[in-house]
Amino acid sequence: MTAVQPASDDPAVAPSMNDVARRAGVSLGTVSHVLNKPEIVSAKTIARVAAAIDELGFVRNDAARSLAAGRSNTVGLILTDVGNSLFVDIARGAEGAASSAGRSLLLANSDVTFQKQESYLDIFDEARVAGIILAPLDAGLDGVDRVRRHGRNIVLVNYAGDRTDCCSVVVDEEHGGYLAATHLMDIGRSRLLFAGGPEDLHAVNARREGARRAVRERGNGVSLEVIPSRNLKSASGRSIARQLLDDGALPDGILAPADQLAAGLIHELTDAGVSVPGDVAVIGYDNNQFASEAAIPMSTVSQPGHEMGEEALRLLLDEIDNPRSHEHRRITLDPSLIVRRSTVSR
Amino acid sequence: MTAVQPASDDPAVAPSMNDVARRAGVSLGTVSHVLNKPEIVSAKTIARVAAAIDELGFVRNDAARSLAAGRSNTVGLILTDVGNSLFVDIARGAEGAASSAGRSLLLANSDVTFQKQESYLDIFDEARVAGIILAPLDAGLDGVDRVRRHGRNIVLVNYAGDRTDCCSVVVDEEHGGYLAATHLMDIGRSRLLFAGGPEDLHAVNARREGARRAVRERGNGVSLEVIPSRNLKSASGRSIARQLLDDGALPDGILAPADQLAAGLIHELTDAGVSVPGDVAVIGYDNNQFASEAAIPMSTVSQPGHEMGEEALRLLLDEIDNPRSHEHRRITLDPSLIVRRSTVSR
DNA sequence: CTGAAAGCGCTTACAG
DNA sequence: CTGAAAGCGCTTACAG
Repeated sequence: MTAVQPASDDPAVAPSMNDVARRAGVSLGTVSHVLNKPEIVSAKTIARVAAAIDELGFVRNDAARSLAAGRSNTVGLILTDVGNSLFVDIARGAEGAASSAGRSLLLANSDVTFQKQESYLDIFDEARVAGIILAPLDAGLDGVDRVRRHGRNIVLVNYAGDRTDCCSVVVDEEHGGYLAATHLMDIGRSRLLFAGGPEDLHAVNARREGARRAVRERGNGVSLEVIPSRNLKSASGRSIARQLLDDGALPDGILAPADQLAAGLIHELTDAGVSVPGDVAVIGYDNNQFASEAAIPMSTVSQPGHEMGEEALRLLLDEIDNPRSHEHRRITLDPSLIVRRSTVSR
Repeated sequence: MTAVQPASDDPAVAPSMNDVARRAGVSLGTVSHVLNKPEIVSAKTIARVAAAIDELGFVRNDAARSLAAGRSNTVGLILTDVGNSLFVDIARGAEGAASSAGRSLLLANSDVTFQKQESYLDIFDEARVAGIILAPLDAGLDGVDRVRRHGRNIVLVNYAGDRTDCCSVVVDEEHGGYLAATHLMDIGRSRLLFAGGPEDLHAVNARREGARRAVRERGNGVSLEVIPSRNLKSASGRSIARQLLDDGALPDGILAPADQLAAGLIHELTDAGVSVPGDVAVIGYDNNQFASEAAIPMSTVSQPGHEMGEEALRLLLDEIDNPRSHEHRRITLDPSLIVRRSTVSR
């Protein structure tokens, strides 16, 4: 049963459908039918072909298949940052939906780099994938037009700008900021700080405006200060904390637009002897994996990553399978508040 | 300049190399040469073809290219768990090396599921990728034989069992355990516990044996207890900690074979009023992203993920580009100790 | 340096 | 239900 390891100067070659046909004593087309439309083939023939496939260890050449069929069976997903567990959740959701639909899902990591995002769009375009799900950077959606012009189906996830000419799945970022601020006010905090985040990032802006609206609606006596930062990393959180400590005027509630940032803040504050949440309650954003593992588990706003990936794949498949009846739409999901000990001690 | 958005009932179609050839007034073969061997084409022709490509927005059909050339330009990387930042580092390393070699890298996440690992091996095999880098599960390497039999090049990373018939990049796990135990003894701990990990996991076993060797070599008066656990997750760490607290006999140094596990331990211990590292020093493994972000930053053993990915891709390219002279080899990299505050207070 | 032509391994109407 | 044949869009010797 065990195949002989081929000698190194006799490179192994995968058997072709022709080999299978010969072995099963049927024609090439029949083998193809067994693979693609078994319902039109007799049970006996299927069995013979299946046996031949098994014996030969045949795997279909997907390049030839895609070329002949004019489309591939795989779907590409381009993520902004695989280091952020939100995107990992999106990938998992999309993966599940893809495999139950009999499609393969290939990932690419743009690593928060616009040029890589564009390059992976081209790679998937060249590969003639059936469709692409893109978690785009704010930087621009030029590549989207480019690949769509080639007839490639594409769905945006997590951010979609104001595009309505393709499907998208986004989260109500404004509402997330609103939830976070409301929570801090609910637990009696009144001197709020929205800490960090580049001002040119759409998501950060929306979250900040949500927080502003919450304070406005709630009104009486609650203040909301804003301190921007270069990025959303932990070091930015630390430097904002040091700035606050130097100034000596601490807020009693901090909203950070990213868990990383919140972690840096909490870290630096507790190091300086400030009690979290006693003196300052801190809430993050994203519900990253480490948010629950931290020594002070972090309150945060959770995005439904799994559902985002699932929905995005579903929209994409509809576009692929029903090109005529498909209508582009935007699905907006709600974030949810997760309360842990960085805002409410036990 | 802006292309007209095609009407929805006139689906866009990517232009072919034939279209480019016609537009540039050259033959199909010449266009191909411009793309693949520009050094044998005159500058004037290159310019004409390049202009035509630009005007038409041509992208090469990679399915046709792979089919005609008999090989693809992309490399596949199958990761065990994109939720573990070690694998993200590996992916980044491989990505960098791939793109400087002009290759594209596609990712797949086996999600610690053997069946998914096998399925992605087949998908990459069907896609006739130039090669595969696999971070395999302990569960088995059957799939490796299967795809190699088809002539697919494959490199193992992070774990390779005892295979010598393909290239691999691994880390000296035993040495990692040795480093961790030595560190705990260096800071004066003598009642050590190796906490958690399924006993059938190769990496866990090796790390434990490394710790044993360190204790043995160091000798006098140091004890090393072992408590296994079902998995490497944070919940397992918590339950081990509760068990220790119930028994009332705490060790003064704990080695956990994963940061997640260590985080659960630290969490539960400090909740119970145990001082880390005062009463118990805890060291993790992997240097995951959150290890440095925790409120008590975690000492850990770091694996050189970036370098692992880079080396793996380098080995793979050598095998692809020099099939005759290539010799399989195993590269073993060293882990390194990272000391933070979960073992040494400031 | 350029062109004409065979062929890569499949899918898919079309006959039968 | 099965088979013969055209064709998908490229690459690559081979002539010139």
